Amino acid sequence: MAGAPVSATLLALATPAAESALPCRSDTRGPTRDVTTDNARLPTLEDVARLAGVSRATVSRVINGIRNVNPELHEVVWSAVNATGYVANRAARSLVTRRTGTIALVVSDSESHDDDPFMSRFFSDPFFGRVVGGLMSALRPAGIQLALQLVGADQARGQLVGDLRQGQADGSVVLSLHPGDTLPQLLADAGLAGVVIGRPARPVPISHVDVANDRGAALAADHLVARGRRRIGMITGPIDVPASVDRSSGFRAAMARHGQLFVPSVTGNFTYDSGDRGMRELLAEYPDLDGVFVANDLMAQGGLGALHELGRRVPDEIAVVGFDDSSAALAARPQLTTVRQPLEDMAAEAARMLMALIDEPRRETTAVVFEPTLVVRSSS
Amino acid sequence: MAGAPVSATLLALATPAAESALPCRSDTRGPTRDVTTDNARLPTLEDVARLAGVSRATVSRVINGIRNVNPELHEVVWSAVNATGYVANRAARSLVTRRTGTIALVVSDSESHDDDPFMSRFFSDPFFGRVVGGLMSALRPAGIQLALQLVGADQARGQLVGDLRQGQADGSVVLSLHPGDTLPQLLADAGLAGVVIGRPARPVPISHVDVANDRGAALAADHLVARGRRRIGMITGPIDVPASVDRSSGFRAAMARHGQLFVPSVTGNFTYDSGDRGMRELLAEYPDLDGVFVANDLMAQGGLGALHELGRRVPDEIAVVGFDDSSAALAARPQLTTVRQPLEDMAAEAARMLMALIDEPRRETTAVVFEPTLVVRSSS
DNA sequence: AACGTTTCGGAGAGCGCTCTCCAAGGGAGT
DNA sequence: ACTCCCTTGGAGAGCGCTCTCCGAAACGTT
Repeated sequence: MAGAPVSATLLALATPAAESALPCRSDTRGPTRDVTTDNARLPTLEDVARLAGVSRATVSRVINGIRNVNPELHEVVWSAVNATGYVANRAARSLVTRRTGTIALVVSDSESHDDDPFMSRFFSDPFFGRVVGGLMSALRPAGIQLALQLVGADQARGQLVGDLRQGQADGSVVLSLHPGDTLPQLLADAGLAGVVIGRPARPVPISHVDVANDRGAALAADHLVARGRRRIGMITGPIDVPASVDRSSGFRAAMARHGQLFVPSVTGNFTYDSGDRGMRELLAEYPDLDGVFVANDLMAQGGLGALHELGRRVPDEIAVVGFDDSSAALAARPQLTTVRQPLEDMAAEAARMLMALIDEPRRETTAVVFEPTLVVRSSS
Repeated sequence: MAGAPVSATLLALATPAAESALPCRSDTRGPTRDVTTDNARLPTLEDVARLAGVSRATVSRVINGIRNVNPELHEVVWSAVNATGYVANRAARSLVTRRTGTIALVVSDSESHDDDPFMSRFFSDPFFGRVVGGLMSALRPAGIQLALQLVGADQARGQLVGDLRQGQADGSVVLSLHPGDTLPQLLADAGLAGVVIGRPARPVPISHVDVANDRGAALAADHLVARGRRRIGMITGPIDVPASVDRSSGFRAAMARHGQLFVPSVTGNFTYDSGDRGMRELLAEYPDLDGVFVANDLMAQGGLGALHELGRRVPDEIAVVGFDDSSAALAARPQLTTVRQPLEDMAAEAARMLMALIDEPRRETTAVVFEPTLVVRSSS
């Protein structure tokens, strides 16, 4: 039951060559479609009502679970529904209810243009999948669909807001890839139901879920100290990213509590390379460090690579703690001790908050902050 | 510009503790919503028509780009649209057109139950994200939404088919996590438009895209031989997975062409552990191997771990080639030479095929097979 | 027994859009 | 000059559903 290999079920080898597609076989036996399917009008409420010998309204009541329906009729109606194989037409229903039963997952990337490959890099990061999984876990029981929306250029944002208002979705969960994204503000201004994952850089009157980045960093600090490390440094993330700022300040504060008032640090940009570079810089200036907190796993992995090449043994000579518990943490050698944020839970909570907001639009905006946990592996 | 750190923008530390959420602050300033938004009915076709001084029908024609409209009116109508900020109501439109403008990405997992954590494992694999990214790249230009559907238990399958028929989506792209999944057959029987990613285990009259697993494996074989390896073994995947079978047979065939008729091999199950184990078994029986093809990256990563512990130097003493080019390939030390399948392209093609199928339902089912490529890294 | 109250089910009016049908107008053909 | 055809735009009928309004029936009250 170790990490199962879902991807492998279907795969093969990569292709820079864009259009290497070659139609191959075409198994066709007879007409592709079942004739009955194409023509036969799907059963409507009317059909069910006729079969059950009641009116449309009654059937509607039964289906929507509204009281005031005689139990016997209830029975009759349901058996008619089953007999006809009736499924409510979503479009017709939402035309009148003004609800779509859909929420949008909006991935907003203000810096990239519409067809930027950046998006694909984002999608291949487990982060995205974990969020989707968390959302689905909350949405599915409620019978709500999840629709994906990508917005890149600013021009697309206005359109998105328009689409959102006009029945594309009842609300949206926003995933901003960059600090200072304008979308949360736009949604707030338009009065649309929305929940942001991750605290917006600037305060925006919109609900969000987040993780306590500062406390997560403190966890890392406590751990390093508990491991007996006394000369501890840090590689931070970009200074304009809220999460990054919180991690740095949380770490420094925790170290101060442990009596280390100065934390040698360098600034990275969350990439593997910047972690590699950052670690080398840090050690060049402070060669006797015996512990390093790195603000995300990818940089930590890079740092680990640098340490390996520098001949420093991890964790014996120097301990490393990352942040995120991404796949990079497992991929790193040695495997990375890291701070994990409960992304699935956060996403699920975001979905629940959004549903509540949709049901009761005047609800106050709220923020829910989750507690991170420390995952101890071999790097510390 | 190296692999950017999307996930890190928002993250912190993990939580086995389920309900660790704690409401924190609630920035509310005044009523949450803009009053104008709540009450003001959104502009309808009627409103636009009145403003433009024409009939609804004319506005509809203009918006849907139907000819037979006087260019001047065209102008007038568009400016009225802009003035009102009109956006067509999706529900109303699809009620009459019988098109939703949505396609479903159906993730089908016949072995798991509805709330199985397996799903979350799947979502955190880059495989999922790559498919989504590929789909979006084709869907977005066409203005088509992507909705996510998960189906686990069989019971849910019937319902899915019902929902799909009744306007949940115009068609679906199916991602089956297990061989022999019944869903493709169900869709075919129901005459629903669908495209499967990955060849179904049993032939089903439904279109699909796939990668040439056999040729991918051959690429690996050719590469190992070209690297001067002469005693080459293999760790295969499960024998009931089509992709796995194709990889094995493709590899054996290619090796035969190179004069090595017997390929020592052990069977794994695509997990890290089974790769570790498989490598040990393989070397126990054939200690002098100088090259190994492993049917997926995760197993290859496990195998690399085993080699490290066994003190075999990679690639000097023994070369390793994986399959998938997943994140595991980059994570492995040394980084893994692997066969990459063009997942994004495949998904995009699946989307295009599906759109064509939706436009012309009687179209024959087709299969498109993509060529894999070899990504050479340090393990060979 | 007459009235008030409550429960239940039907009738029917839309929701906002598309699209067929039709009328009006303009150009060409004879 | 008259007829015919083609282009253009309006009128209006639904698409399938929900939900308000209303009447009928069933019950309880004085």
